[in-house]
Amino acid sequence: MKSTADQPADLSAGIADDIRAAIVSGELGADQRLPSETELAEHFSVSRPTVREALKRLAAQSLIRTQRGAFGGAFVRKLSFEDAYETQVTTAALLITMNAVRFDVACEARFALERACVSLAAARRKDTHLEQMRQQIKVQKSPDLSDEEFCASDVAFHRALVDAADNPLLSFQLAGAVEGMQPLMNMITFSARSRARIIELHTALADALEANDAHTADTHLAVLENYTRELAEHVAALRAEARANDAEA
Amino acid sequence: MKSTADQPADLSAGIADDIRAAIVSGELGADQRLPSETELAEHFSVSRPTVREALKRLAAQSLIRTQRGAFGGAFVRKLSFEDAYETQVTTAALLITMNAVRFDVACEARFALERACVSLAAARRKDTHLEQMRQQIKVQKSPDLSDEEFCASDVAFHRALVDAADNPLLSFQLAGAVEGMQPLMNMITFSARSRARIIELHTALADALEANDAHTADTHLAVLENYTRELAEHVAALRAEARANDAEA
DNA sequence: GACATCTGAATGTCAGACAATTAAATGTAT
DNA sequence: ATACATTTAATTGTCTGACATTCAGATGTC
Repeated sequence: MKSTADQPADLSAGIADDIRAAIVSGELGADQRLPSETELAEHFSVSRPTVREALKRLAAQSLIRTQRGAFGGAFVRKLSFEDAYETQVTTAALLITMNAVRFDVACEARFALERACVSLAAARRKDTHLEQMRQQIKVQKSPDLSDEEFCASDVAFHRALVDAADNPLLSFQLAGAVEGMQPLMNMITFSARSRARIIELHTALADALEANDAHTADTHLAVLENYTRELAEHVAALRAEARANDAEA
Repeated sequence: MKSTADQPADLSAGIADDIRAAIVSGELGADQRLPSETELAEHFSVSRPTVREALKRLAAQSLIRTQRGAFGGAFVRKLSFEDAYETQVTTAALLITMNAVRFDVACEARFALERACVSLAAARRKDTHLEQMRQQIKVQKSPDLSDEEFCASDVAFHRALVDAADNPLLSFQLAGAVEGMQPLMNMITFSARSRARIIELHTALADALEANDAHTADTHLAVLENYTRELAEHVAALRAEARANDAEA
């Protein structure tokens, strides 16, 4: 944790960078305690509020956790997969909305990644994953389900599929692709017929995984991808037509 | 931006959550200016330092940017893919090191995702991507290259492959898988023979992409994955042997 | 009209204080 | 001696008030 200020836009940013570098490099290991705020302030020759701002930056990235009281302080936090999921999902969602990523681009990415999991999932799926998928299919059959609820269940289904690959890194990466896309998916309105079609494909997918049949599962995923894109195009066309009518009137 | 404190561990955390929610929900759009720190302090009934800590948290997540001077302030920041790459890479690297993710798990995730790109890459690769890959292959042939440099070039090669899929969301996701794994890859020592083998496979990959041959490219990627894992196992075995000898002596 | 200057609003930083919390040390009673 | 209550000290959390710095726009001058 050297105090070599790089190009200090803010003092607090520079200090945060220094400490972050120390953590990333392993100089500060998990659960290790940082010096107290006053000591850090002296070390970096700044005031305590400035140090605190730096620490808050690190806390926002889940790099440290703080604890009050005697023998409290800031501790290097062991980054958990759960924490990483969350930021991954919000980051992906923000990327999609703020950069106006087109539906088909997001869809392509999502299914490409999901298909990357499917052969592993077919080999390793446990009963819990299958149960989770069947359970979500049952939910999706409820006739009085709102579009958003249907979507949420869809995400849960695919999440179970991804988790079945039994690779936490894959699950982490896919969280962004699948859950982060939910805002886009929510724009689709699911008719009774399209829901039936999706449920059909979900069931076929679950069956294929149960039979450890990677190839069939992959095929169904491909079909589901195409169908999802068709639905989105259909919605987009309807919207465009409505706009045209508005402009006329 | 309501001031409904949820379970406020810290005031600054609660305020940051409120503002973040307003941004994520779209209530605050890109480049929109937030109220001044003093106004926020009044609104949330806290002091300015507390508001500042909240803003620094958001700044750390690249959700806002601040500007000094008249008509300055905090502005909602349009999250760029470039910004997202960086955090994605460091997050993935931290996840891997702090959770002691095994090499083969990381390797499996990385190649699974990369293979998800390869068919798209074969269809869409531009000359610039091929040039980038050939260039890196040339670098990898330099005999006086350190292992780390070889690794970095390897990452650049695969990065070009991923970018060839021409889907920014995929590139974003893959950044974590490929670049975040670099610390693990750096543990491998590449003999002249293994380098030659890797370069051979890289060349075959580039050739396949040039010929728009997705299937062949996928095959070579699979071979590369197995070879990489063999190398890692070899290194692990050597290390274990060395440890055993140390214990004897 | 072009250029220099002033002004005000905003963030960045600082100093010092007090409140709240908490683990450990200390004391006390059984 | 053990169990429990109390004190203590360290540390983060928060507040107040001040000053420094930056910078767009208004003002003034030529």
